Amino acid sequence: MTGVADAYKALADPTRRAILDELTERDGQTLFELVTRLVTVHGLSSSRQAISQHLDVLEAAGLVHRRREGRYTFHHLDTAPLAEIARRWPSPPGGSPDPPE
Amino acid sequence: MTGVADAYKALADPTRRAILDELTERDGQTLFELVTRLVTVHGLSSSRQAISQHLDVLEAAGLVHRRREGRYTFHHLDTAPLAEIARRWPSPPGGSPDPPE
DNA sequence: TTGACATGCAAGTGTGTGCTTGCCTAACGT
DNA sequence: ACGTTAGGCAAGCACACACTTGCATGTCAA
Repeated sequence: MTGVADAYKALADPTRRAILDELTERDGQTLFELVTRLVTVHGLSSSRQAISQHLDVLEAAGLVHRRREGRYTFHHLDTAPLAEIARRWPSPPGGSPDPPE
Repeated sequence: MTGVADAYKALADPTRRAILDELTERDGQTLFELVTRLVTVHGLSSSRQAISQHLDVLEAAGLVHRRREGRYTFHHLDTAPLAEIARRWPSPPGGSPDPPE
């Protein structure tokens, strides 16, 4: 059972958030692509195994789906669980209005 | 500086999410009120100190503001940091309808 | 088949975190 | 003043988690 609670925990780690950012920018990347771009673009220094384990967490949370094809495994983003978070705590009445972008 | 990263970590704990739920339903509660209602309404069994520490985390994340008045400390919800989360990863095509928790 | 490539799997380690325990301070009512 | 109420502070413990290390599996090209 991939509870919604897993999505919250998945977002707790900055590396996993970077992975989501990276998949937002370029969906369907392989593990090696992700590691490479996380290092070069996002300035992280994570090993392949570390990223792989983060992807396990993201998959369990339903935020990432894996698609195996030959010896490659492509990773696809799914932001559906995040919409639930947005709906859960509505904006306060007469609260601070969000700045236009 | 209350980094945005703290908000993500703050949401990782189910008890803290219950606190946010409780403050959404009834804003400005004291510590004892929160403990009582979390036990009776939400079925949790958390001590006063535990809830107090959770409130520390939520305050550091900017999700809760404290207002001292006499011997009472009222807690107020601030969902502004959550809007940032919603904007970060936009929703893809027709989102699947998620069943509530 | 052989070798290189892309990935998966699992045990061990160190740090972080949620919770308890115990005591302390401050504000009210009598 | 005294006791009660509401809350704060800090140390210690047990578990979870992120990461490493090492090896195994599977796929493709030659």
